Amino acid sequence: MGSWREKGRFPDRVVSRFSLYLRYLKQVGQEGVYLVTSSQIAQALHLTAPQVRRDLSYLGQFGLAGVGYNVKKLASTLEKVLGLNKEWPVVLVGAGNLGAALFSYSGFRRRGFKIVAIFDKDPKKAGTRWANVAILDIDRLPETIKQKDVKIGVIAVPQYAAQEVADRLVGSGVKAILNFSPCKIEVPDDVKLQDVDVTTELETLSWFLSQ
Amino acid sequence: MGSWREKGRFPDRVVSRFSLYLRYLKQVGQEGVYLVTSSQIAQALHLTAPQVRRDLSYLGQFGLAGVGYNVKKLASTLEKVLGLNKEWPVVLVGAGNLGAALFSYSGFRRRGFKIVAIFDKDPKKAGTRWANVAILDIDRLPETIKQKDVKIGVIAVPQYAAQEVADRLVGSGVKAILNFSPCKIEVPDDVKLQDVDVTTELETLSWFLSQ
DNA sequence: AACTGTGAATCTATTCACAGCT
DNA sequence: AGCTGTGAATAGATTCACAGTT
Repeated sequence: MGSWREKGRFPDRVVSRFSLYLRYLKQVGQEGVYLVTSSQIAQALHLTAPQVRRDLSYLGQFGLAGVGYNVKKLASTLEKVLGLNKEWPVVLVGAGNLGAALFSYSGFRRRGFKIVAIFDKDPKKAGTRWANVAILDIDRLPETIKQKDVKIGVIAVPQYAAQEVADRLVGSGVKAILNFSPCKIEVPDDVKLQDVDVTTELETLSWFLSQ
Repeated sequence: MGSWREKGRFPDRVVSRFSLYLRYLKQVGQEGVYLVTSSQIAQALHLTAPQVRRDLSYLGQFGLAGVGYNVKKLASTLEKVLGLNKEWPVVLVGAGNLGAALFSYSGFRRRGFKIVAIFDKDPKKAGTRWANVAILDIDRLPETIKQKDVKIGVIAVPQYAAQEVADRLVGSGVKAILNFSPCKIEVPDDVKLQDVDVTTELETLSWFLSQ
């Protein structure tokens, strides 16, 4: 069991709920709320109160028995645990519609993820800019990644190009990849891969409707 | 326990793997492969062979012992189970960058999801078209949904508008929602909600890198 | 009085291991 | 000989229930 406290290694499931908790806490914090209970959090996020308490207990003893959790304190702990107390430079590969959507999504920036360069292999796009971020030819990936010490790459290219892009990202030192293309890509064990698979989500809906 | 066979109610986890299996089978099928084993599937999708067999056994007896699974037959069964043997009309709400990305994503169409109308509340967009699909004012949601018997809605609007859009979709008869906005929305129990939460995925990466 | 933190219980998912089929 | 299908075993996640704290 439990070397998670020391090593900071919680299950992925718990980590993604941490992210939801943090979002909720920031929201209510902005509304001036000082304390929240596990049941309030649970209700807002469609979870159960014991689950919220169990999750938060991974962080140590935080709550005030009989009272609840201090919103600001809990939020700042979650930020630290999630590594959001710093800015993460991110490279975005693929300057199509999806790339544009991700680039323009302000939540990215607000949470400390800063797209420092965009890559595309279309020569017509390379050399232009979105806002003040340059779109570069994919061949310039390694230098940028090394120069800006980028650890996170986002893949927003068509399926057939995804594996090659992943290889280049990994080869240049990226350690975490968010993949939007609908295929399994191979990465070494020390690289964290997160897939966003829209087709699968839709097919789950289709299955549900077919019951 | 086990009325899943009769009722077609497998766990969500299994269903989303069904979707991955189907994608894999279509791919190798196109390459002319006739038979696959559970370990081949497992390897391609980063799963284990017993898990693949267990999942597929939910569908009944399919494999040929000593040989493997018939690619075409298994694929067509999965299609039926997932409800992909028909075309699903879908409405897309939000004609911003994300909406454009989703609209232009061909995988959508290829798998039987057809966007029949796009809605936006920007009067400058309403009245125009993308390809041959009309962008309409959000007020025309109910008539379109009823007329075309739409059961699936995709929410690609900013956070602040998401709940209202969901309410309108549900109110017009939509029974399944794919939500891209980074907030929890409330829907009745008989409506299936699937969230795509990019921020949470990114924050999981950030957590991983902070270990 | 109200809520946290957590052992114990339960429920769910995955893996093992092998009988049975081709 | 090789692979499926599945009971039994294990691992993992969630919930219960309550002692302990403010």
